Parts: sequence; C-alpha cells; structure tokens
Amino acid sequence: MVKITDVARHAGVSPSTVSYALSGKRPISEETRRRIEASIRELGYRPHAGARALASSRSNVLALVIPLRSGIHVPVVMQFAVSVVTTARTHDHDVLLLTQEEGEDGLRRVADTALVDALIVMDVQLHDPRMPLLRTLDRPSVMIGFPQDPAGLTCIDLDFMAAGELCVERLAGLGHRVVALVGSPPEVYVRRTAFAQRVVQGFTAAADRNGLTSSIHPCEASPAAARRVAEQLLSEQAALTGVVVHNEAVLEPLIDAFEQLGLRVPGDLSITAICPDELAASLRVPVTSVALPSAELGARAVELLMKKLDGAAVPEATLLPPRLTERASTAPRNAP
Amino acid sequence: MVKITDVARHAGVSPSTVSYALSGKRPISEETRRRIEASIRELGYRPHAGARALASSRSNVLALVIPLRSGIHVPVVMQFAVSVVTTARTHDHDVLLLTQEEGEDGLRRVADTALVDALIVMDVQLHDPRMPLLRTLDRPSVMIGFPQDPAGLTCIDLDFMAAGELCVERLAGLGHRVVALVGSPPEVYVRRTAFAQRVVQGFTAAADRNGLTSSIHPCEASPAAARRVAEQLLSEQAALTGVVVHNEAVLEPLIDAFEQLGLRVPGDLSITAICPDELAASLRVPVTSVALPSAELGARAVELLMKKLDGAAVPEATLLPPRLTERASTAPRNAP
DNA sequence: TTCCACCGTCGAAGCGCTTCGACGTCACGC
DNA sequence: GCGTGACGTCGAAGCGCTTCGACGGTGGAA
Repeated sequence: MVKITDVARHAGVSPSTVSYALSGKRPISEETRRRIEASIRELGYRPHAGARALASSRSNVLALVIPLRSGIHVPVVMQFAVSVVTTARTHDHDVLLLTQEEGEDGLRRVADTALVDALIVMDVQLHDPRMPLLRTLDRPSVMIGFPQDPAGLTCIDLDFMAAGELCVERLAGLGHRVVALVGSPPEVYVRRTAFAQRVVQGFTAAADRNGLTSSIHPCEASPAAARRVAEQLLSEQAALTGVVVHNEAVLEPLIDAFEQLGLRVPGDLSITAICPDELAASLRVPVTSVALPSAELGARAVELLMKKLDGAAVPEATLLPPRLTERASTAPRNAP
Repeated sequence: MVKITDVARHAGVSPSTVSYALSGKRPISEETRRRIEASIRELGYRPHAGARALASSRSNVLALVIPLRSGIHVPVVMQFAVSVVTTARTHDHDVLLLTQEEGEDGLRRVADTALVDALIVMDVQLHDPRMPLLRTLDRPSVMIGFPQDPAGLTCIDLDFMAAGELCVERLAGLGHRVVALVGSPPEVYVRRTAFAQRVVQGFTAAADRNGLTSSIHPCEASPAAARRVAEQLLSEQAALTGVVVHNEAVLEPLIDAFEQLGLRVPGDLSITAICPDELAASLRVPVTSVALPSAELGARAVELLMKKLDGAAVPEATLLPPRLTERASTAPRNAP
C-alpha cells in the first residue's frame, strides 16, 4: 500500500505538505502542488479512509436510514436513495445504508462509533421514536418528512397538505362537486405516517372550503384492491366526478377499473394525483398531477446536511411548494 | 468521547486487555471480562470505527454495488439490498451503497481507500467492464449474477437457464405445443444482461428438445406494452396455449390483457413465470412460478463474502436450482 | 522437586493521516 | 534599513485502537 510518506518522499516534500496540498487548508506553491499531484498519479496513492477518519474525526460517510415498511412504494424510495448517493458523492461523501431491522440502536451505533458524520432519515412517522434519539445525538441529521413535533430537527418534504389542497382546488375549479381521495394502504395510516395524514388534512380542508362532498378511501397496493375501491366509489357515490389519488401503485389499475365500469376519464371522471411526474406522464391516460420530486428532495436533504456539517445554520423546516401539471385526466364537469 | 483507556482505567486493567476482551482473540478470565463489560455499559463505550479500521485494517463495511439501470425491476433489487444489509449485520458488518453513477472508479476508490473490506456486485452483464477490475482488486468480492467468463470470480445466482427450461418443461408436460416467452424490456437484452439471456437459452433449448413451436418477445415494463404483446401473440400465433413470463412488471397486466382478449387463464392459456413467490402468489390468478429467491441470494452472497474474508475457500460458481410452485395459472391443454 | 507449558495480563509500538506551532524567506512600508 | 506580515514548508504530536512480545503465576509431568 502506498502511503502519504511515499508520496512525500517521491515529491521531495514532507508528508504534511502533501496533506495540505490535498486538503487545500494551507497555501501551497503552484510548483510544489504540481510535483505532488504528479507523484500521486504516478504512485497511485489513495488516502486511507480509516486513518483519515481517525485523524480528522470526519469519516465522510452519511447514513441513509430507509425503514422500508410495508405499504410504501419502493421505486419512489429508491429514487430518493439514488439521488442521495449521487449528491453525496458530489460533496465527496459516501452513503451507508441502514434499514430498520436494527431499530434506533442502529442509528445510535453508527453515530457513536463515528462511522458516519451525519444521518438522513426517511419515512418519518408523526410520533417517531427516532426523533428524540436524533435530538440527543451529537451528529447532524435531516429528516425527509415531518413528525408531529419537528422542533429542534431539520426537516424537508413536499408540502403534502398544500398538495392535497391543490388537487382538490383544481377539481373544484373545474366544477366538480363530489370528490374522493384514494389514499395509501391502511397500514400507512395506522402507523400515522406523516405525509399520508397531511394529504388527508389538505384534501379535507380544501373540500370543506369549497363546499364539496368528499370521502376518503385507503387502498391496498394491488390492482384487485383498486378495482374494489372503484366499485365501492361508484355504488356509494353516484354523483362522484372527481378523484384524487395518492397511491402510486394503484393509479393505473384504478383508471382501468373506472373505464371498465363504464366511466371515461376525463369525460365522466376527472382524476388528479400526487406522484412522480414520470409515472403520471407515462400512463395510458396521462394524469394531471402534483409532482413528488424525489430526486430534488434527496439532493436538497444532502445539501442541508452538508451545510450543517460546515457549521452553517439551516432552516428547521423546508416545505417544497406543490407544482401541479395539467395533463389529460381532468376536464370540466359535464352539465348534470 | 469515552475511549478504550477510560474503560481500562475504570475496570482496573490495561487497554490491551479491554481490546482482547472485546475481540476474544486471547483468553480473558471470567472475572475480568465481567468487570470490563460492566465498565463498558456504565460508561457507554463505543469503539471508534476509524481507529479500529486503521489499527486492524478491517473496516467491517461491505460495498453493495447497485447499478439501477433502466429496465430492471426495482422492488426485486431492493429485496436483495435489504437482505444483504440484514445478513451483513449478523456478521457485524455495515453496508455502503454504491450506484453506478461513478462507474468502475467508484469500486476502485472504496477498495483502495480501505473504506470497505469487500464488495457485492449486482446486475452483472455478460461482458461487464467491472469484472476485470474486480479480479485485480485486492479485496474479495461476490457477484450476484454470472458474466460470460466467470473464471477467477465468485458468482452466485438462480440458475436462470434451468429456470427457463423448467417453465417450458412444465408446459410441455401439460400438453402445450406452442409456447412464447414474454421477457424483459429490450434494453436489457441490448445490454446483454446475463440472467435475461440465460432464460432465453433455457427456454429455447427446452422448447426445441420437446419439439415445441416457440417465440420470444421482449416487453417494456408498462401495462400498455403488455397489452400490445398480448395482442401480437394472439394475432401471430393462433395456436398459442403456453406462455412463460420473465418480467415482474407486466405479469399482471399481461394476464388482464389476455382475459380481456377473451382468453381465460388457465382455461385457454397456461402461464408460468419466473418472479418472486410473493408476487406470483398475490395475483388475482395466482401464477405457477419459479421463485426468484432474492432474499436467499442476498444472504448467501454475504455468507460467501464472509468466508472469503476469513480466508476460507469458496466455490467460484453457485447456481441455485430452480424451484417451481404449482398455482392456478396452468392446466392441461384442451383437446384441439 | 524441577521444568515446562499455558494462562491471563501488561506495556509499547505502531496503523496512516491531520494539524498545530515554528521557521525561513521575501516584499513592503515607513 | 528594519520591523512586519504573509507565504510556503517542515517536524512532531497525536487521533483511538490492535497486536506483538514479554512476563509472572500456576499446575501437571517427569
């Protein structure tokens, strides 16, 4: 293994000079820097991560905590993860993957052993046992999602409440008077997952504000469940003309089911969704949707974390405003 | 931060004794061990990962390389990942997540900086540029999947060729004479992804061996594509009665499409698939399938890696034999 | 009883890097 | 002409842990 002393000798300087040339923490003459860089290339030098971490008390590793509970939409989560990894790399950091098998102990372990410098936590519950822990940890962290009490934490997420409202407002603006929300699987609500609940809040508030008749329907992530919900909606709410879907997995099957039941989209039924843009745009009937900007969220979470690591102050709460894209699934309500 | 010298002082022993008590590499008296353990608990001691890595030249971190190329089925990949993480934890290792953004350089980097002790590589191509690199790296690695030339590498995978054969044999055994393979998206074949090609090989070999008429149809991962393939199959192959599906994303839409086109499963059309058992079993028509044992593969990959890290010899190739589970989607061919 | 082997523990020497203080040199202002 | 900084570099001291060799003590074999 080639080490910093080898490089130093080869370049005719001291090891500390090599270190400073690498880190830029002290000025080094152009000439010396060139020689050092040449030596590094020639010898194929790579600084030892452990030695670096020990001496600098910085591991340059972030922990990404992905619970992967049931009912979540895996591809979306994976988009976050990829975006976190690539953004972290632009800041010269790597990403350690933690699932929830270990529970809170895992977080404490990687933090206390100095394996990671900071943590990104996904799938935050309204009352999340990890939150108090994270407040006590001496390492910075960023949540993707909001718990009930975000005080003292740095959180970022799509403004799901506003997203829910926006979907309803759009339908209301098109003249729809009876709307339904097809939401996440029941277990997501039982766990009191923050974002799901906030969509419900926004949906309900906007419906009430506009004097709409509304109802809420959790839905399992299977086409069969989608069909059942569709049938139920038609039988129970004959006047229904607007649906908000917050469930990536059933968006397409749901549309299929409606059409098989004789309802054309958007002729008889207008649909808005909260989901990744790529999904909404790729469907047979492209769906008017509020984008779920996974990649942006992941990237911004990393940026926030980097700022905190640099000792900078960051806002505790970052809510991305919802952005609605009009597509083919919405139309004005037919005259009755 | 509490360190090993603090524990040593508190327990009235030397730091090396604490270290040996922790690692078990030298005998320590019962009595002393108890005192040390008590001190560790009392002080909340956690060994510093970097220091440990530096002194022992073991980071206790594995790299998991997930390319996430287009056309792959994300949930399946994620199952691997989770299984790798949890298994690694049982061996006191953590997992660093690498995507393919960085390319081969990323592998080299984490290996050369001693950030990781070993690597697990997924989504292996037939001619994979990472393979030569891995052969030269001084760290052990395990591939999930087989390249064209696996010499000098440790590879593990489901025996996809046998799986393809098994699916066909099952259909042949039920009397079907005209069969089709609905496969992965075209880009997967263009990239020459190993497992996809092997399924084709097995499918073709078994079809020929049994004198069946057969055809192969790559398929995009969308319901619309599934429908198109279904229609194409019906128009071009009127006598078709057996279909093998190797594409998780379109399995359900494909069945729907067939039924909408007037073909009942398994009455008119028998279907076998290669996919995770949970998926096959959860469909409206539970599908006779060869299990894709993601969790087992991930776990066994880690076990292999641990053996290699311990200096033990392991087989270069591990092919898990396919296991077919009979479900509701297959039946004997109707009399013509 | 003597010798040897093993057990349990200790002290010290690193592992490869960062960082702090120090030092020589040079340019500039007064 | 001298003091003063800034610049560029060096040496040495750790960062917290593992591991090697050494050493006293104990028990069994001879």
